[in-house]
Amino acid sequence: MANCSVDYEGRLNAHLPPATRLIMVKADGCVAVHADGGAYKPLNWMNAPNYLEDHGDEWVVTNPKGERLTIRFEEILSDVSMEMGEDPGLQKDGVEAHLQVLLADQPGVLEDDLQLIRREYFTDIGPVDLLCSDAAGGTVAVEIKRRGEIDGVEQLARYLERLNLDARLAPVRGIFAAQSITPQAKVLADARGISCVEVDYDELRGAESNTLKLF
Amino acid sequence: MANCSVDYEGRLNAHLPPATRLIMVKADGCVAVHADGGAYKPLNWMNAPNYLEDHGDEWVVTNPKGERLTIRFEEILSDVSMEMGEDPGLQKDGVEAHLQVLLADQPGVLEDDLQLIRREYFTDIGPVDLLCSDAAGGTVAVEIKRRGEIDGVEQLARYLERLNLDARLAPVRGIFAAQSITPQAKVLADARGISCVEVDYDELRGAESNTLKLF
DNA sequence: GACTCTATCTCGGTA
DNA sequence: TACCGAGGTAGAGTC
Repeated sequence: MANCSVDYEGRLNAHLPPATRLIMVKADGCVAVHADGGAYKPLNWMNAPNYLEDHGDEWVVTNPKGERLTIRFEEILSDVSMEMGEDPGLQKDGVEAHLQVLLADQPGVLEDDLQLIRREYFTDIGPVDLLCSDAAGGTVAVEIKRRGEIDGVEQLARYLERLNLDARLAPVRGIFAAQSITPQAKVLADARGISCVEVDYDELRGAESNTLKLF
Repeated sequence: MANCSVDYEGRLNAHLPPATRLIMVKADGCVAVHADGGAYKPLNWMNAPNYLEDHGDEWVVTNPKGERLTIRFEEILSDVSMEMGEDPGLQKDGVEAHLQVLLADQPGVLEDDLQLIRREYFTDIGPVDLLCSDAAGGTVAVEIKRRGEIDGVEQLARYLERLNLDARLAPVRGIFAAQSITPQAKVLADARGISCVEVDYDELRGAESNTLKLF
């Protein structure tokens, strides 16, 4: 912790007047300058890889992209250093990727007799989460979100527009699947002829483990 | 700094096995758990406002949204506290707003004989960055981004749809300007009849200062 | 307070 | 490595 002023020149220019701040240097060399507030984001930082020149009362941190962070120290208030070792890392559960895996295994949850053709089916404007075929042999594009908002409907509409240009697939209809869908998104989906399905993550996971137990 | 394990339950679930980490509590009450690497983002955190229950070897931090962060301490390795006071704040220069100012002054960079009608032209779904008229007297809406991605194209398409409802302006076409534009965004822009222009910030700024020197 | 949009976004995945 | 999309996005500005 120190009284310091900071300048950053790189993707933009930024200046911090002198004040008391916490400066954190991690094992990978990244540097962060924190104020005593404003959530977890530092005021200024320089990610690894970088090179730190220590001129005593001034640090100059540069990186290969030509960005530069300059910290001028006026007074050091506290200086603590510690060896921490590798971190085993964060285990996440319940993000969009998870939902996609579960639905790819159980497309029938979205609609009776829906069959998976492909996960992450690529178009030239991005990947469709699930491409399926329905009971009548028609093609169905599924967009999966954790939270279903208007952007997601737009995204699916774009894919449908694109897929319907492909004579081998057309006509393709859409299903918008999410743990919750906003009323606005439902209205837009309806206007675009897209069906909405709200799925329960815990139920899906439960069904999944039952399947695993059964076979 | 402490050996600790952490659990977060909220928008998703996340678990951190026991390891040595730095825990930062700021004056506003926000809590961040940092590993010794991985840029500035903490492994886990809880923003203000929140409520911290200190049970000695366990902290439980909850917020009004019903999210919960639990830190179990196995061993405290270092404990430093300091009063830091208000921070005067960061001064920035060179973000999208800047690019908009530069292009408003030099719309000719985007297309020959393009003339500015208005910056931040308001529609009922949001402001169009630049509204211009072209050599033929037609109206052109310009959307400016630092990085041109598919969302920006959609944004411009929405504005165009809106502007074309106005008989005094229609027909209006679009130009999507950014320092770099992704291939997907280009494909979509093309499909929507929107032209793409990649602009160089430094060149613009250079041209600007030359103009200032000349006149 | 809700909505919109930017960001030195960060981070993970993949071609 | 570069590019692309998700995020517990966060944060700022506006209505």
